[in-house]
Amino acid sequence: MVKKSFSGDICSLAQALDVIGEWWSMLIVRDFFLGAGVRRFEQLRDSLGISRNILTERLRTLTDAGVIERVPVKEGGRRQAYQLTEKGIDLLPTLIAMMQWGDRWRSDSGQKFVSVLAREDHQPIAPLQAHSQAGKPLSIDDMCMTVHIKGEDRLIEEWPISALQKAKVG
Amino acid sequence: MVKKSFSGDICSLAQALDVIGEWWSMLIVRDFFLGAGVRRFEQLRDSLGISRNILTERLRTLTDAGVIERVPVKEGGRRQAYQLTEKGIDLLPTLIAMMQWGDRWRSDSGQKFVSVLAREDHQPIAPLQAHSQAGKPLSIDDMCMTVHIKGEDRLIEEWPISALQKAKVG
DNA sequence: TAGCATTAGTTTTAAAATGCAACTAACTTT
DNA sequence: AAAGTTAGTTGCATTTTAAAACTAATGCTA
Repeated sequence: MVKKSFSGDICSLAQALDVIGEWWSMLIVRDFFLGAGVRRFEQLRDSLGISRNILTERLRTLTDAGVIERVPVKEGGRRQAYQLTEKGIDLLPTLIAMMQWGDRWRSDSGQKFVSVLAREDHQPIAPLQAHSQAGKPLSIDDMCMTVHIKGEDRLIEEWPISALQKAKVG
Repeated sequence: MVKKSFSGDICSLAQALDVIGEWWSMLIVRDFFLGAGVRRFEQLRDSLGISRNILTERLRTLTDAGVIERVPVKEGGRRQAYQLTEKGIDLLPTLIAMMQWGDRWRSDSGQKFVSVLAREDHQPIAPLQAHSQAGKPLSIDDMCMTVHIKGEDRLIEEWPISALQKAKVG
């Protein structure tokens, strides 16, 4: 069964998931952040415990989508390694958001943790918080989800995100 | 072939992906944010275009993991609907991060967009930005990825995230 | 340079996941 | 009560997945 593509969906989330939404893809992307930035095929395979054919396929998808690129292992060499592109590095907020969600709701009793620290004080960074363009922190009450037409000011539909909490109380 | 579980992985990203990493799961979660908060089975199926057996399975996983819960459609009624839990609402930063990544690198020429707006000025919220616990905005140069033991200050390993960009230039 | 070791895939196979469509019991509406 | 709707359940064919073996290409060393 060919998995249904989300590319026809109006939401950018769906576009994103078409690239990074397959089993293993985000973990592969994470591995590039855990290291010097350049990873070889067998390094990825070792650290992830993924089958070679699946890793080959996922790397191709990520390369075709411009998230990673191939670079020679050595100047003039033929062996290739992979590294994140700017588009791939741009996934850092997604990675952080998911890690913070996982940290907060984690049920395992593991001993080892992966974290993002601020270099100046070596403390974990704060939970990601939405801000307005003017820099004001936004809570759930301050935001709404909308559907609109590109280039037009008129909104087709709009939902306060706070309604989620009211539905719970009611 | 049973998909390999990531639950043994040390990273919270993997824990998160075990819950929300299956094809369709994040889109289902998104659908709760696009509406009044309570969704019924057929509403989800209609808007997503997903098969009933797959939707049933995904809803079970998300319910078992505590991301959504079942509520009666009407007081005293038997029909059930679903709504996000607090744990589910906590996925908002993840949703926003992925939408913003998708928006920035979007290649389709679709006309309809889903966005998160600040209610005070009806402008799109700013791109998510990491901050230190003191509230200072952090760039890639200001952060590092680390592996450490729970409860200990000693770091096992540490990588500057900026190394990713240096690897590109070099 | 030759020989050996390593690497990055490729292929085969069996089990599981997926999507489509039909079915059905339970629930709701008229 | 009858009719319509709903939330699954089931059967089936195709695709995906993971494990393991294979192989050509590359790199290293004597």
